[in-house]
Amino acid sequence: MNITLPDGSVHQYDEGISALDIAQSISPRLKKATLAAELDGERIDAFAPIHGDHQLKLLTFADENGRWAYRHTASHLLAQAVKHLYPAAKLAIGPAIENGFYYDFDTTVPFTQDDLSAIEKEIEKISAADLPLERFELPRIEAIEYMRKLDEPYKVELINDLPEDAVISFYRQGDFVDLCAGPHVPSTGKIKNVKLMSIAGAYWRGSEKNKMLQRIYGTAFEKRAELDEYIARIEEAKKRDHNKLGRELELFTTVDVIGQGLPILLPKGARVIQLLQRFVEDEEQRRGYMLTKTPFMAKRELYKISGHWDHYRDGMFIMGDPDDEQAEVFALRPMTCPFQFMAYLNRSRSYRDLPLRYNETSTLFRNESSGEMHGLIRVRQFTISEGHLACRPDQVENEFKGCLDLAKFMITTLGFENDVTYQFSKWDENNTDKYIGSKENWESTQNTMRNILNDIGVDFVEVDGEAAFYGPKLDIQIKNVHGKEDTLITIQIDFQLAERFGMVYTDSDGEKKYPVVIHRTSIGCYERTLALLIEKYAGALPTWLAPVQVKVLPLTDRTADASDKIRLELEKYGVRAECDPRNEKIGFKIREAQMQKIPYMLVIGDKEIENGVVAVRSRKDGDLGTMPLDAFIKDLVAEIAAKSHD
RNA sequence: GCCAAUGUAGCUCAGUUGGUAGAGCAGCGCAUUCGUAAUGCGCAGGUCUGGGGUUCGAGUCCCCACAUUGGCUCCA
Repeated sequence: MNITLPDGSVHQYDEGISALDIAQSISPRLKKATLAAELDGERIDAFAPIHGDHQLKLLTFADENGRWAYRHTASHLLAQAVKHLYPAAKLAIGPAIENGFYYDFDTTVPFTQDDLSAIEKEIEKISAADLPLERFELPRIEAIEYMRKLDEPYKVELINDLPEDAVISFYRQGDFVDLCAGPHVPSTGKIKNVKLMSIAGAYWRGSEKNKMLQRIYGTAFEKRAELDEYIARIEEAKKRDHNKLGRELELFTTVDVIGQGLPILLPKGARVIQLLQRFVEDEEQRRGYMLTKTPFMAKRELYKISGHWDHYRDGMFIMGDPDDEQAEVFALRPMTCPFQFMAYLNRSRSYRDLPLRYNETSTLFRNESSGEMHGLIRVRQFTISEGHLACRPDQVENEFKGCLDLAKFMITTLGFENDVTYQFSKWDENNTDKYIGSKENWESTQNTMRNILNDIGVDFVEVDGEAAFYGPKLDIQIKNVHGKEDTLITIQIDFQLAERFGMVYTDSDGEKKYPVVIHRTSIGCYERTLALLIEKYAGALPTWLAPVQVKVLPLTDRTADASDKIRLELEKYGVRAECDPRNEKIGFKIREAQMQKIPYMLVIGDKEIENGVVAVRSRKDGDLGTMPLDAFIKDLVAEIAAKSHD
């Protein structure tokens, strides 16, 4: 048989030999490194016999799919170890994931941290035993019978749900067998440096209606050093956690009697958000937006029109008895759309009025589930750079592009351009109850959006079931220090709510028509944006956003008055400056300013006064030497105006 | 909402098998007037998250609530 390798070279081999044998023929070292293989692009076991002519790629730990096989096998070692230590545990599923793997178990008693150490030891034993993995297939009936005998009800359910024509394969390693599509590495001895990271509850098949299982997360690396580095990186990332830094830097706090998801923005945090809001509102004004200020609450009738009463009631804070049809029931707003629609409805609109762009720095209230709250990233009251555009169908494309351009401008200004991903969030056609409107309507709107995205050349992924109830979204996603992804910015196309609200415009032909509505944010939610800025810059916010930009540090009491004058001079130029006149050593004052991540410190001693200069220290580069105050101010003002970040 | 962990001074933490709370930093006072990441001494500071219970006695044990954290589900 002829095997073509990725470099294009063709080699002849005997029928039925495996990818491992082929690797061996190239070098013993390659055989050792080979974890799995791709045969004509299909992932296979490296130990599987090959017949006929094919393209072959050997997968090592350097390949994403190689790592996948490695960690998937590690999850089988985990399952085997758990079965050894807790024979009554039932197996659910155990896939490889980004940076690791997990396995779900049904156990009578939850795992503890101590259990994890014991399981890790057992995994090491299984690795040391170097058990070969073998694959075998069974017909459906026998496969079910086999798993019944092993008393694995979750596996039986999985097999039952496999498609008619599915190949049902199993992998055996020693005394352990698991239902699995593979591929796997040749033997358990390959799997080293396994670290069990955490225990979590997880619903069977991801549905809260099902039983909650015990999930063990782990990771595995080929080399010890890689594992150590990965763990060190996680520890390093945790130090950037906004929830820790944001509290230490006195940007925000929480109070238990106020309640979950209701953070207090302290003066420094409020200052940063104020700066962001001014920046956003000014930029939006420049781009033709008109600012509205609409109420924080409305009667339920408004939400009945919008559909929120039917589709989002659980997420709203409602004042009054929602079941009493006679009563006047109010609800805090969970979004701004219907309010800005009322602004549109203020008078009749002509096609000449469109596009109409409304923006609002809008505070919203959402009754998120109690387990969802997370620092400033997921809260129950937040303020968002909201906006709604009403446009004619022929304007949708341009307006959408304008929204994306604004979003990208914000992302770039904040320095997030390499941290975001674009997600095209579509409806779930198998669960239409969650949405309003017809299938045709959804299909055509989604096609419109997809065409625009393709036309712009955005690199996006499509995800089903993530749309708003009224239309598809472009979500700009970002990950926090724990790797959890959230939406930073969203742009949505809505062909439905205008009709519900009776929003029309008179077209050039005299006909009344419904405008297309674009729902969008430009910088997203301010609290969340602040959180991500803290994490991105480890608390050292870019100078233009720093709550305090310059700390003036008199060396002795003799220079305290002069230092305060310098502070006043800085403030004349709009610089946020503070003076630290305390009778402390200069090293101590510097240490404090440094820990507060203040961009610049000016050390003022007798020498500086005498020479008419300031001694500049930057939080990043340390002592910068002396310069005239006006020169420092000039550079600083330029840096702030440029909104530079590094 | 579900599975778990955690909750002691403003912050970071210690507190043995239940016997009535301790350190460092921060704060305040005094001394020191100092040259680029912590000057010294002293003082003050706690209903041990809240509420029940067990006990002669609870920060320690049990129950409930609240909050914080990691996941799951959810996320207009």
